Amino acid sequence: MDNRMDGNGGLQSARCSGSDLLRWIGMAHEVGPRSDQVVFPMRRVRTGTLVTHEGAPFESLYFINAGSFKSVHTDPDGYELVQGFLGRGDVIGLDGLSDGVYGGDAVALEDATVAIASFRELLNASRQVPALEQLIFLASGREIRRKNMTLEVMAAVGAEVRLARFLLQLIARQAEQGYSARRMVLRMSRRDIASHLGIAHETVSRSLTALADWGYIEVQHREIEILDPDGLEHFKRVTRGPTIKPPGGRGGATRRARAQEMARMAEDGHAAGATRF
Amino acid sequence: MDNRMDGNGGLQSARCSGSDLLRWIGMAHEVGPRSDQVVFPMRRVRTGTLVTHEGAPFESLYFINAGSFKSVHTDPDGYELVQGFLGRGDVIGLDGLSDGVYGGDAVALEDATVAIASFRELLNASRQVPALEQLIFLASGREIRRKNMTLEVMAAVGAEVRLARFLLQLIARQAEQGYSARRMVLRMSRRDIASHLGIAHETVSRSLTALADWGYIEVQHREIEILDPDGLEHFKRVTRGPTIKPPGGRGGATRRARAQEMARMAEDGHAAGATRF
DNA sequence: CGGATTGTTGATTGGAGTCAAAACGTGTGG
DNA sequence: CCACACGTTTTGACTCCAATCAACAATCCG
Repeated sequence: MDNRMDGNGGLQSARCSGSDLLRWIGMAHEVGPRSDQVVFPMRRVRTGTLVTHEGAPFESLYFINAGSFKSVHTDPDGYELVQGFLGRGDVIGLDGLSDGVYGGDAVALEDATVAIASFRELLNASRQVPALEQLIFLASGREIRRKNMTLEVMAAVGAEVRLARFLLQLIARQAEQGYSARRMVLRMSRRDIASHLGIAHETVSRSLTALADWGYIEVQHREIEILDPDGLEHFKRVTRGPTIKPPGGRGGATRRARAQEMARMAEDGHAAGATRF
Repeated sequence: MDNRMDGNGGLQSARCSGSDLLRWIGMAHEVGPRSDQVVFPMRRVRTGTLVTHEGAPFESLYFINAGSFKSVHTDPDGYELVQGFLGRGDVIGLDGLSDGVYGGDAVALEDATVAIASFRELLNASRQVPALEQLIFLASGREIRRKNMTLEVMAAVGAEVRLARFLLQLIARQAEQGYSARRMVLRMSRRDIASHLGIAHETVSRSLTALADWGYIEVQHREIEILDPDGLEHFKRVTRGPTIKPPGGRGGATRRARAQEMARMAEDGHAAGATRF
């Protein structure tokens, strides 16, 4: 029922069904005639436009059909923090469930399309279509899980490791949607990434070239190609001292030393991480 | 109906009502005769015991009545990350809503009491008592909001600022529950705090003494007293360069310089932050 | 074509990670 | 109760990574 591209000459109906929402989020198995009957208005969002405004009263959830967003929190002093990046299948506005106010601005990073689901109406509809209730629970759980993954990223010492984890998360999400697991386009600026990772934007730039120099990735502007997925996957695990001591225990290597070591391995024919443990 | 202490000689009934859950989480206004009829088993949890196990199938949500917990994620290499700390009114296990598996171990930091709510039964009950559905939404939203606050903490440059933000968050939550807004007892170890904040545990120790030296707090073992709430509130805003440039613009002061400046002010009679801006 | 934003690179220095060791607290068992 | 082991916390010394300041290139946009 997603008749956004119904081929009738650009007349976009700007509506979608509950079934579409279920499909976008990965609950296609719950689609049925009941969920087909529930309709939601859709909205095209142009780059830079805000879908939710921080502090505005929570009314609706926005289901992303296409495009991507960043969620930005601005504290009272004007400092900005990028709370996360959202794409197809993600839901905007869930933090409003807590106190009835959106917790950040959702800014479109590219032209996008979202379905607008009034929370009240969504709840009403869920009495007829229980899957819609599950939809909210699933989305909430994912949001929490996603935040925890972000914590893992920021917990990493070493900017290169943080960036490696970030890139692997992005590409994994993209791969889940059926796109390439090797090539990607960064929709956000270096500065946005820096804010999200808690590092300086110069460091993002330097770390990208470092990962490229070590042979893990190739960088051109905002296009990234993963050259050595296994090596990068291995490299992202470089952290500070293990809480559970390794049995063999030559734990003396610093993260930098390990990074350089891995870089050397990578130069010797992209073998880094190819070794199974 | 929370008859944990029903005064009949220590016989604890180990049960509570849906109304209790609503009260703990701050939805007392939704309490009614319907929610009284819904009952949940309760469980005492001793220090160090796990309530949820990472990777175990999601079945229940655990509502904390008393005590506190840490949520710990262990990655495949054995590195541990403290995802958060939970106390009265918080809900354990919400991340299981995403993929049906708990995302971390919930470890009791002290003897605690929780209500066990089978998610399936909770949903069934919510058909009779809609407030129970709201309960889950509210808890989810709060969890997301809480994670975003943790991101703010970790985004701070400077270990002392991170710690200041962390302490202010803890004390704010405690004050919400009606306890002191000045004195608190840290239930978790320095190492746990370090893991949560993404810094070395030695740095936690040093930063605590630094905040104490500057007159913001007093530290004795795990007991903390906020000596200068306004000063600490002001100090926590010390961040890196503003994204929105200040009009007067003497933006050259480094965070360390500002920290030392505030320390001097504090020494001159705890005046730091007392000035209104 | 300017102007602004974005991205890259360099030099410098402070801050925090790391290693080390000791003081302190806690719990256990004799 | 003491002795002992173990974990926690603190403090010190050193090194090095990343924030910062600065300059410049590249790109985007009106």
